[in-house]
Amino acid sequence: MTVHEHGSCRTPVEDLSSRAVPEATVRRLAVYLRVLTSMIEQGVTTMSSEELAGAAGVNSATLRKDLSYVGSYGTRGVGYDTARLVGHIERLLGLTRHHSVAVVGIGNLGHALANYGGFPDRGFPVTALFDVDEDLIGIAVGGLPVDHVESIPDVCAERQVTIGAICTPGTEAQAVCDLLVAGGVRCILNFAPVVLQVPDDVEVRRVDLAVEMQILSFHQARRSGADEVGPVDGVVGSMVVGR
Amino acid sequence: MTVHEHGSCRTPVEDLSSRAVPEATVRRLAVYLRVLTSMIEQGVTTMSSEELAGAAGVNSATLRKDLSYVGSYGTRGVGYDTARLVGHIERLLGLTRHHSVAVVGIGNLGHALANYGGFPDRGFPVTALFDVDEDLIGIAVGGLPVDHVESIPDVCAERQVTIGAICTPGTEAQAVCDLLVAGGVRCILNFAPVVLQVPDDVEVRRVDLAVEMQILSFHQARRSGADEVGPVDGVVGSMVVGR
DNA sequence: TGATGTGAACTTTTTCACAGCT
DNA sequence: AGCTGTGAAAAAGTTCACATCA
Repeated sequence: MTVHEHGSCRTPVEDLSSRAVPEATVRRLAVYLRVLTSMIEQGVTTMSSEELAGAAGVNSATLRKDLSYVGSYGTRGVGYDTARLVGHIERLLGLTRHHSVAVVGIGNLGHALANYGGFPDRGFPVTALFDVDEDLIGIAVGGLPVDHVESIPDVCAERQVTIGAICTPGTEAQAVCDLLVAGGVRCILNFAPVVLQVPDDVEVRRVDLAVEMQILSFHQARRSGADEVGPVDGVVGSMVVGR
Repeated sequence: MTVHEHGSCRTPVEDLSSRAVPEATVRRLAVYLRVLTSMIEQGVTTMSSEELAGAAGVNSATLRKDLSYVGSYGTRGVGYDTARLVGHIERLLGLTRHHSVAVVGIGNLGHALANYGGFPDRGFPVTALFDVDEDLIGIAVGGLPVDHVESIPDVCAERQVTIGAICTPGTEAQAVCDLLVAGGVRCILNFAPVVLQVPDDVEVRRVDLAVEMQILSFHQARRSGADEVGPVDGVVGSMVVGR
């Protein structure tokens, strides 16, 4: 059992056919995919690195280096064929495989995820819902019945769930995570405010709105000039924010 | 107008009273805060860097260096006073200021956020809701009435909104963002799948579930051994996943 | 003795700048 | 002429290892 979140798969991901792809590059590739598919819808068939980088909000040299991990599929003097590039990025991200998502914890957020049905951007169908609340069991949310948390291992194994989204309170998250892992789930999207302990072969990504807000708060404070006058030493009025 | 997302505030954030705090450190400080407040609830009054780092899922040297930006508030041979540290991290993150959140787009996700009321972890009260749907205007969600998107600038200015959460479809996001900026909002949490263009003094953080899933997909593909046999050159069967 | 705080080494990521195709 | 692909330089972030102090 090791703590294993985000880019914690330390060694740059090695591959047999292509070069190792840096963690930071993987994230951006997903963003390029977004931009590209949206441009294709608008009928754009070719884009230069400068254009694509601008639309994705990154430096064009970074973009070109990122794409070099995918392979050299651009045309000098012209740019990239949008459709072709999409195909190659999808292949590199493993999007040609089948994914199937289980949502655990059908509260506010769980409900929202279940109702997306085909998840933000298709390719990640939600195929199982779980909760502990007896009143919810059997009820259909987004067209799918809610099962009891206890049945996670069986149902996940049976429905070949590859991704588990944990939307429970923090107190339940670790137990739920263990059940998902027992059901063969190796990818976890954790919305609960805790750091999960998982075996080395399980990848966890945490999405924490409070953390995002606090980062925004920090930048706002810096912008509007530090109001705190020098280092404060006594006990602060300490409004405890976290929870 | 510049593209300006996430850590795009390039220069390490400078401050007058303390050292510049690296972007990566800010994110982790928010996580430490999480762990610390939860430990305090359990009655823990002192923690060593090793303990806190373990709970937060980082290397203990990283943790100590992070805390050194906050100031030297540990005791050698003993560790950190949890309550004291919380106070100092909160101050550094600007959490002693008032924040007020506006949620735009009361769909699945917007609903979820509105119902959190005090947002995941208190300190970020939701004080305004907006949508375009006439059927929603005036309806109370989570105890707060929904206003029309058009009134964003006025209402935000009036209620001193500091953070705007954009939960609209991608097509509306940029327009909504412009309205928020017009209303004086300088921090934006963007859940829409687009890269927003904002003035330099506005900080945008994007939360994109599809991107997180695709990163998980990538790691899963790498783990279960690349199935693609060598570099494919011809046009791929290209099942377009993104959208 | 035991844990902090930090300079120095190392790793990863970003950016520059330009050779090399089309 | 224009834009890609990449080696080399710069910057940012992480980890080590140890002096330092309670």
